[in-house]
Amino acid sequence: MLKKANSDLVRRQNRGLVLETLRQHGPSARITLGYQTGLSPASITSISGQLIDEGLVYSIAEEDEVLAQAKRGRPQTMLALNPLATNVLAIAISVDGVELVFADFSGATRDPVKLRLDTYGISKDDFGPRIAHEIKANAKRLGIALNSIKRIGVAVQGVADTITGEISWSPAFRARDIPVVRPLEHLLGIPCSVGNNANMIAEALIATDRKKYGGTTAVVFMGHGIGLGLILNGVVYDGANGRAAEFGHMNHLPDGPLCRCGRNGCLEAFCADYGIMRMANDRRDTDFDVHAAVLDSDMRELELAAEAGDKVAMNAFLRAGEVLGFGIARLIALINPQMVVLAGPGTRAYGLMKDSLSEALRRGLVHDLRKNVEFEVVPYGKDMITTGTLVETLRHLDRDVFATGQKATVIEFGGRKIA
Amino acid sequence: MLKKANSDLVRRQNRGLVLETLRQHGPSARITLGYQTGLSPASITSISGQLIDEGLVYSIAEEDEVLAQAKRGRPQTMLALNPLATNVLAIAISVDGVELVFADFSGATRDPVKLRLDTYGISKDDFGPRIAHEIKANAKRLGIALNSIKRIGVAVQGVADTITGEISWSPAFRARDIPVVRPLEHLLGIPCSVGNNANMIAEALIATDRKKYGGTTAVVFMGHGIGLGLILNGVVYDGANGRAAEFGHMNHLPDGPLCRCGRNGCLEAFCADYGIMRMANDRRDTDFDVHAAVLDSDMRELELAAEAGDKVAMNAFLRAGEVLGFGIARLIALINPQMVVLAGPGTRAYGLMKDSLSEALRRGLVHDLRKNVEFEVVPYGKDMITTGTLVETLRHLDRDVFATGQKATVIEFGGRKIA
DNA sequence: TTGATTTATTTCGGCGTCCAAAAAAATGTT
DNA sequence: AACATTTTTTTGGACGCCGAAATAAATCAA
Repeated sequence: MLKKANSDLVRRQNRGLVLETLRQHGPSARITLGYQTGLSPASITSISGQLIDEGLVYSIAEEDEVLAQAKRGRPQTMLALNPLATNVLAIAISVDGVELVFADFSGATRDPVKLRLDTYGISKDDFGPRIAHEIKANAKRLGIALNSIKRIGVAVQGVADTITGEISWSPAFRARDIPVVRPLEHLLGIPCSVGNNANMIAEALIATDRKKYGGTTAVVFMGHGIGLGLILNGVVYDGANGRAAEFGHMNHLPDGPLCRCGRNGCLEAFCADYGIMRMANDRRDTDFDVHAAVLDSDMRELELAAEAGDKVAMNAFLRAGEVLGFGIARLIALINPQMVVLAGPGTRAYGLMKDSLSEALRRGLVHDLRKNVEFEVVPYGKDMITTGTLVETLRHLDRDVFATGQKATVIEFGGRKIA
Repeated sequence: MLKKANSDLVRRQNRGLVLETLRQHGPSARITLGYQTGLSPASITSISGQLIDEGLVYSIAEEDEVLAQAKRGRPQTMLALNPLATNVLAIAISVDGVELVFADFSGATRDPVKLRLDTYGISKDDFGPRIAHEIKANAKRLGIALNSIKRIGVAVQGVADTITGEISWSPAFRARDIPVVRPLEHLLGIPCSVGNNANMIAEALIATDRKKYGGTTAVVFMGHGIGLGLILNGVVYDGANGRAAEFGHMNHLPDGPLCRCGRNGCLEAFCADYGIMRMANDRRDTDFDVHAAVLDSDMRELELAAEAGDKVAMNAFLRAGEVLGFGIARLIALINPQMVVLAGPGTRAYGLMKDSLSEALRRGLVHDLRKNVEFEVVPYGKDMITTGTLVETLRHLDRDVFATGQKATVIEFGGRKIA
């Protein structure tokens, strides 16, 4: 169903467009913004004027004339997002711990802060307050005023419910349904949202190369678990209840090996690190604790053994590749993406799984569908998750907060007060 | 990425909104339209004035004062979509044949026309012209001017590529990649689009009850094949290449029974009519022609046998239910819909599959996900497909053709010429 | 040095849209 | 017949975008 439109919508949308364009292309002159957005120079002047008055955008001073190449005509004055306009915070939660990354409005980040925190042992009601406390302490330490932070984005490994703002389930916690949004908003007074790890990687990919990933892309995250971020028509898809896809717990074999979730035969039970480790060990060890974290060093050792020709190790990876292949085949049959991206530390062993994965795709997928999908393995940078979270958070500010022109800022800078 | 907005967009969107509102709620007074759309009375007067001038909407004459209850105040004047504004055509193609349904702008349909046409034998290049010819002949017979038809929607059982406008593959044809949109547009000069059968059923459901189905719903179509229409955030999802989901060919068991697509172990090979029939016959008949159409009467007979307690027949349905259950479990894990709808003639045997289906869901799905999904079996009306196609077609006219105010109409009516 | 040229930005006036308020229209009530 | 009530239309204002003209700020050429 369509929505009512009025001039308010027009201005809001065009303001958002200008902000997003500046964010995507970096500092630009008004004339360039005109080309990029399709708006007339007159409108750009008007909109940028407002944004400058509100302190969201600033004119880059002449000092930076390094760029100014000698050309005829009136020189361009570059506009840029004002870093001082606001701050944001990304929080990444995984079994490896909790990480805070502060950034300013231009997207420039401070050094990541790793928290010492036993997430697995913490109770569901202690977590929020504890994090809030850490945020306060670290913001203070870094000289960031708490009220200059306008939004917090939380990325979590596991199932995040974006509607209730809780972590429904995560391998990082023994507890379940851990409230995050509510306590943070309540204790800090800062709007907050949670999202899934893999979805944030998807956001990061879109930001990196919208043309390549901004259509319909499935991002498979391989690590301690198997996650999935779905980009559908350029937008990251959140499930109906705000929960992202649970690709890792898609059943592969009805009576297969035990999964962390308690069912049997989930994809994850074959392809996550613990699934592979179990397969490699199975002959000597029949009972296996699925909840125990697998050390990265142990995985590396297994990979080396497989690469050196150890049959048992090789077979574990081949089997993982096969099952992953069938899972991806099913995914493709359902969603028909134009691109499948494999990401995460688990891709380190991609070479060991590649053949069986391809073979499974061949067996499990109609040729017509298979031929239209492009595959890619992206080298995994740990910062992808926080980067994606920041992208998502800043976009929200661009579109839904600052686009409305509600003078959201109250910071002072350069002796000038932003109304 | 946001798009540029201007006053043109505003008017277009609001015109579309008014048209859609009239379509959804039927004839309404201006004041009511104001409430329904959120637009001011002044704007409604302006917009409806335009629409009336263009012949898209008309003021219902006083004759129909049956509705006019004695109330104080100036009486409401009801506005309605003008049936004479344009005509549209829905075409449904399945193994049962080809059906044409003509409708006017208000959505009122003529009696369906079943074409005598051997789709299975026809060559890929003969199909389009043949249909074009039939459309001309039948329009003439019904007294519908060809140039009054502003759009044609085609629904096809199988894989339709909405971008190329071809039928990539369908059980109704031996041929593949059959051009549809191009020949029809070329020979008739009428804009045309193709879509998947199951997607059209999804459209029909949304039109029936937007609140119920308009969120995130998976519509599973059971019949000669297994189809899927996905409604994501209220919008029917077309795959990346314009091909809808291929749920029926999602692999269930890597080395399972042969499927029509040539692979082994697809969902369809267990749950479509031929899969069930094969399972019921397997003990006496080891080789089975998957391409032969299964007669509805034979299926009914099998259902009756199962209901009467025939073990072999019962087991065939139970097995189909089990596999379908695992398929739906996988679907839910990936998409996390709030609703799953079963539709199509295959649902007649739902009672025979129900228990095994539920059990499979229990085994194949994390409880957290299962509990948030509502199931529904809708009684199958054959007209759902054409209804959905018409809904989709008319919405396209409302939003993308008539909303722009391009005086798309040239029909004369009531002595008055529409510019 | 001065004027021509070039390019970027701003200003101005016009147009289209929505909307609030006032006016008009059409009917019922007293 | 006057008043009340409700719907619809008209009017005038505000706000947005845009084209064109004006202005600004630089380089180039003589």
